[in-house]
Amino acid sequence: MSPGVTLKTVAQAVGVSPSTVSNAYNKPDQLSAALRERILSTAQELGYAGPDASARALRSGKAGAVGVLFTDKLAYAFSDPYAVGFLAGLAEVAEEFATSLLLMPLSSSDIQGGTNAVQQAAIDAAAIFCVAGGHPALDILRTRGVAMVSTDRGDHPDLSWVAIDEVEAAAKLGKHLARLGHRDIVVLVDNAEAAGSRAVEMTLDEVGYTDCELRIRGLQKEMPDARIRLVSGGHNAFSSGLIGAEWVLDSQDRPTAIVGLSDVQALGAIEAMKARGLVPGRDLTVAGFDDIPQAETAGLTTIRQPIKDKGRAVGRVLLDPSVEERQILLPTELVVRASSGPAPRN
Amino acid sequence: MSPGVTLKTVAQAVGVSPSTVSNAYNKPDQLSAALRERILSTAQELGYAGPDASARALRSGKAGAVGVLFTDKLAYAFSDPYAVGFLAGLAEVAEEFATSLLLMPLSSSDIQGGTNAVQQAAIDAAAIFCVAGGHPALDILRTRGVAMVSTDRGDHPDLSWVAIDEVEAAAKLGKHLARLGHRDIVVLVDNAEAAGSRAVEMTLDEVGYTDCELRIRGLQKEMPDARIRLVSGGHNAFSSGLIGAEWVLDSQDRPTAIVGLSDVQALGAIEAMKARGLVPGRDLTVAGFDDIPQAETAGLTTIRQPIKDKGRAVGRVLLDPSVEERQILLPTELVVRASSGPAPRN
DNA sequence: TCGTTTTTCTAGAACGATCTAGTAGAACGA
DNA sequence: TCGTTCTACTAGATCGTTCTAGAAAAACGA
Repeated sequence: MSPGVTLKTVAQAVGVSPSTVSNAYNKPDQLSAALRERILSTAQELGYAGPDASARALRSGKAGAVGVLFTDKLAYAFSDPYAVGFLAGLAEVAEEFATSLLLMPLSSSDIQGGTNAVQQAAIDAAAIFCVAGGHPALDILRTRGVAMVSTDRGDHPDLSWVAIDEVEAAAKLGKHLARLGHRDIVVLVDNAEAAGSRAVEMTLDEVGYTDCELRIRGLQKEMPDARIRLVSGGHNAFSSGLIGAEWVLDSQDRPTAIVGLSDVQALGAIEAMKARGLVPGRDLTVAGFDDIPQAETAGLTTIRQPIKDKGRAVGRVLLDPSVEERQILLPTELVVRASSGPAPRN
Repeated sequence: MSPGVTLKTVAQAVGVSPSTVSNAYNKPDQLSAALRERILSTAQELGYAGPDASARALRSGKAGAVGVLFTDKLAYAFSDPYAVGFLAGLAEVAEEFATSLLLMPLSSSDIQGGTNAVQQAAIDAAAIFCVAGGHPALDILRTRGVAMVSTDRGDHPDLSWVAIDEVEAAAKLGKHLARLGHRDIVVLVDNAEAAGSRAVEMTLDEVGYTDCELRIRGLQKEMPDARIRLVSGGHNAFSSGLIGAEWVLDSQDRPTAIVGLSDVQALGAIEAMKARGLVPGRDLTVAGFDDIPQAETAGLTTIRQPIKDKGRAVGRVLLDPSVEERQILLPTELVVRASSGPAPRN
């Protein structure tokens, strides 16, 4: 932009008041079409690219952007098609409301730096994507007064969220596995702490994410007398599932079923099986969560949740004033595919 | 935030001037530690969450955010680990400079709506990720005077970019294939237009993206007498590669090699081969571009480009004033793996 | 002890738009 | 012709900061 070309400059050039130029951009029906045309064309001549975003944001109190809060490193967050699907749904609604998305990754290690972005960002609202309820960043946002919608159900009744019934969803899978006769399963869980390429066995208390914990409880509910072990190969990712499953498969004490708390992890487990000449559903049952597109290709039994709808719903609750609901529960569905089969008798 | 709590409110409560409160947040060495402490604590009591982002942006002329421009739908953009890697590198640098990333997807169909976000967004600079040179959104940004760095080399000498030598990179692969005796190849190309699940054959003129075109030219350069056909299964994605390759493999006229212009497409091709009992590198050669993490797992021959470095470099050019270069060429490397082998003689 | 530098703080003007309230003139109905 | 409504436009305050200059007080050097 030619330096220093503002609304005022244009107004003077045309010979009208700044308000009128502003209206030419924002309220076309407030002035005659002829004048509007004249204003817009002189604006173009002067190299004026429309009202300044910061000034508009300040005066009108609308930033024109919503923040998206992530736990973990960005690369991990996006390596899961689940996150991508969510974002796509959210972006769809955001676009509809002429709003942009502000990425706000929270590196768990560097809280200071991470929360900094949270303090500085000019946003009207924020989508909280799989961030634990007690995270300090949430307090900052609350103090700042930005509306928040989480993808996890909170305990407080005045919290906004769009989520699924994690326990019920996992219970469906648990029932399915129980019917197939499985009584010895390993659950692959996300664990940001466990760095490196080694698998570790965990206890339920060590599981950091609420939704993971709820899913495990859901499984336990329908499989009360099964042995359920928790194993993590690291962050939520294909490679972690691979690592975790390798460790399980190479151990002396193989389960009859492996459940990934996300499809990407389950797919990693399938990969590990294939590398060992094992057939999912026959030699060992594998199941996942989310039903990402690749799950169908791989024939993975999983719990489907409407990923994109979740993003869309979060967007609507955040941006659409006509949406009254603050708490939306989305349906889930057990999708049985080839990767699950009866437990071998022995 | 308690409504109406501003710098001024805090200043009055403490009994100092607004400037001093501002300094407490931004220039700690401009006031005594004791006073700063007093200001910060009363601010907390009053529920003041720090300087308003919009006001700060207006006054200081810095938005504290850079835009990231995408062609295509967001979901497609992120389904490629290449995009994710780029973004991760960019985010790394952005975090270093306390800057956030503003996602600005451009739906190719709805230019009006898409460019709208481009006009509204409060950003200091923009990363142009795989957007064709002539896109209207770029003109808008230019008029607005925001600095831009593209991931494609432009023709104008005053353009900023961080890129690879596409022709040279593709030529390396072409040479490799030529040496292996391949003279009949199919290139899987990205094609936003081709919707649905059917593969189409294309001409070089129909290829929309500059980088794709350059890669094809690079292949042709080293394989002057080979038959090179272009096939697209849709957007740049695993599924498109799958669809395109299925069509090719099921046709009467199989090539001896399939080249995906991105690894995700090449991986789709491998999937299609496996489903038909074909072994990559033995029955048919498959090669890709980018060297995403999965390429190694799959044993895919590909052209490696430093994905994350690209994001980092774009970030530096955008944000680090001490970086002088405006045009950075990154190195590429041919990575030979099991998926490429000699062409069968006949 | 007196000027000079340094530290610490302040007054008041921007930044570039939008909003509220209101005015001048045209159009209208009787 | 007169009062009323509507249309088209404007003046001036305001959003919440940060910045530029500068002033008062404290510290310093000789």
